[in-house]
Amino acid sequence: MAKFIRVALPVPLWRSYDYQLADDLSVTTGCRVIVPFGSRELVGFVLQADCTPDYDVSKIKPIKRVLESSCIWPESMWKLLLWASGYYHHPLGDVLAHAAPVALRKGEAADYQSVRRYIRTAQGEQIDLQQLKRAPQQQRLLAALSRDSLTPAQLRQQEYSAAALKALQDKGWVETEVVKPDPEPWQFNAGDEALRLNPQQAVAVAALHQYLQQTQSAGKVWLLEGVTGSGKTEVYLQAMQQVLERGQQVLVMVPEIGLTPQTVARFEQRFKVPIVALHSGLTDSERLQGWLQARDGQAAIIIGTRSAIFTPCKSLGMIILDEEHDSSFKQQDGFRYNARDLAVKRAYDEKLPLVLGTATPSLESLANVEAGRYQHLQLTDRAGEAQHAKHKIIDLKQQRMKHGLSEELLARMNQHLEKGNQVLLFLNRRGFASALICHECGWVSDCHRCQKPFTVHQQKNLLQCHHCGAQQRIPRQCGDCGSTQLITQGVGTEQLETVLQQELPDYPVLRIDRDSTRKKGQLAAHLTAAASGEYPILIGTQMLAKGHHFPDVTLVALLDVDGALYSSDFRASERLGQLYTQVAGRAGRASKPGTVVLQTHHPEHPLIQELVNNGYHDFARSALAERQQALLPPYASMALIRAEAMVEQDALLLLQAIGQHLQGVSEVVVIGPMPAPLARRAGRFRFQLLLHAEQRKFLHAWLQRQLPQLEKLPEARKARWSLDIDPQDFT
DNA sequence: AGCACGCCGACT
DNA sequence: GTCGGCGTGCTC
Repeated sequence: MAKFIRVALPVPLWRSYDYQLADDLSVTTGCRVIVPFGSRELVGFVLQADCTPDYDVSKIKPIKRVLESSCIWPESMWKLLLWASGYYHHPLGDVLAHAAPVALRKGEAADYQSVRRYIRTAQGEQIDLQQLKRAPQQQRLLAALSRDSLTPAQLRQQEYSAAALKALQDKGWVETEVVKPDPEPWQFNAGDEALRLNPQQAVAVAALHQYLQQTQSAGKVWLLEGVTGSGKTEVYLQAMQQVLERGQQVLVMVPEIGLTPQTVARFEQRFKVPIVALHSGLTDSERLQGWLQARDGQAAIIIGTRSAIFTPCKSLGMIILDEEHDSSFKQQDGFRYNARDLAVKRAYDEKLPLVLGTATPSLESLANVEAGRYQHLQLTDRAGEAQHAKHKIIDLKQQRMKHGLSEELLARMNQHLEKGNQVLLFLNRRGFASALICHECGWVSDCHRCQKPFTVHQQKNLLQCHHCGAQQRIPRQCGDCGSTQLITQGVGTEQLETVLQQELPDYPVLRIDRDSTRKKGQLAAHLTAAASGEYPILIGTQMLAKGHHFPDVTLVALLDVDGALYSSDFRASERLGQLYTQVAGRAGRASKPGTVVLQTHHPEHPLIQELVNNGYHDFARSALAERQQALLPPYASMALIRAEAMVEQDALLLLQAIGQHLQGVSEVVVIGPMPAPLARRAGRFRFQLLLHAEQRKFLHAWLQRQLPQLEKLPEARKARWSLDIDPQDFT
């Protein structure tokens, strides 16, 4: 009697597939199998180890291979992944494939890599070390091997000679063995001493410790709101210590830009425990090793970015998610999950404490605090003598401008520079200028694939499309009327650099943006140069706003923020508030008072006023009140369906068809179809449909019911579509 | 998503 | 005569 199993496959299809299981094989839910699928072979996950097929039994193929006997994830993680597939309405097979390390996705064994070790042979054990008096290198090596075996890496590290090894092997006293490392439990050992806490830090640590001491606990989330320099990391470290002391693991999640060797070093110095850092530089097999060490409890601390939320842990005791407002926790393509939200779910499921840390909380998290779902911990005092920065708005309507710089700003820069201090200018637009236009007829040089203006890169003499990467030489004539009167519009960092070199020739300028840091290691070199004080003037895009400290900077200016004030994206102002506050944190460290300057045409704008006069805290609460008024997230639920096709009509028709299906669902408001913010990308036409519901459950229910049907829509064959739950930005 | 099958244009 | 273009349709 043939047995059938149900398998989830890594394809964007809304169904699972049934296979025959030979009598001599057995599987359980969550283990991997290799199955034939059409003309190829895929790695799938068993959903049901025994099912009744709803498909012509004679057409059901047998599976090729079983890769393991039990689920690769602990049960709690398996359930989280099933839940995530439902919440984000993303096909389960694809969710599972994304959550597994690449090596496992490709069908490799979920096993530790064998290592070579050198050991003494039975014969070698009989040898009296005195015999090797005349070969001191061999003597030293053999003595070491009598204590413990050595790996090739250890051999090199401890400077044993390769010749000595060879000699000992030739005598038959030493041999190589290939072993899989045994899972070894670790022991807690403290490293550097903890820092003294200020009263606010002490309150935060005490609150977390108190929770950890409870014997019966449910999951709990803390929002640790701490201004830049208030010592959030020290709170993390002291809270973690108690978890590690009792032998439990800690998962630390950081934004993409935050996972640097220095971050990892800070944990290594404090705790002498095994740490796994899941960074982008790892090979597939290194990543798998780290994943296994976390799963089997051999790693005490696991540090990683977004995808680390899917790392199984044998005995997890706490999750820390740093810079919780950071948008890199949201995956922007394929399986569009939000690692912060999944961390919250995981913490509740596994009854864990979760600490969300940031200087600028997301409005979602603040709403959760207000609703009493999260506990709020605040650090408002800066450590040491550092003072809070002063703020100044420059009204651009009253100013004469020099290529994006107001005269007042130039004067202020001079004041700071004369005192030997550094000045930092933020401009979120790289290149020389944001457009090339004809002075006579108004023609704009557009990228024909994206229908967006080309960015002018004067140094390279190129026009570049920042959306698709297309480039061409800068034309000398208008593409329409042939006039040679071509002018640029919108100042970029490259132009700003040139202007400053003219206006303030005595002060060297360092520009840090994607163009100046394209090569590997260049960013690190630039950051070192910036911190050294060699360059009094620093120019940077957003990439400079996060986490880098320049002790001599006393003036920080944001040159062009007006775009965010009247953006169609309701989150633009939240991001501006976060950027402004993060940037302000760059000034006024090391006991030098700092000044933050904002250039704007709208000094009277309420959000600007709130931000500058009362700080992020009040700004965020006003913004939250506005969201509540307007019934926007987090006080409503949204989903975005995007379609793209080579033919404009195909994309539009698909979304119109989906919109038709939503007619009669009164709880869901459909906005669109409308052109996506990048209406054309890489030659494809893009449209979007925004779904809005006051309560998430209505949107969820409709999507759950309708998505499998959508796939069958005839219009869906000609256009590619994707779904984004809780979309972050609308670009 | 992939991949095969299928029916029309320029080449060893 | 074939190689190969990407439209269409299916995958247990």
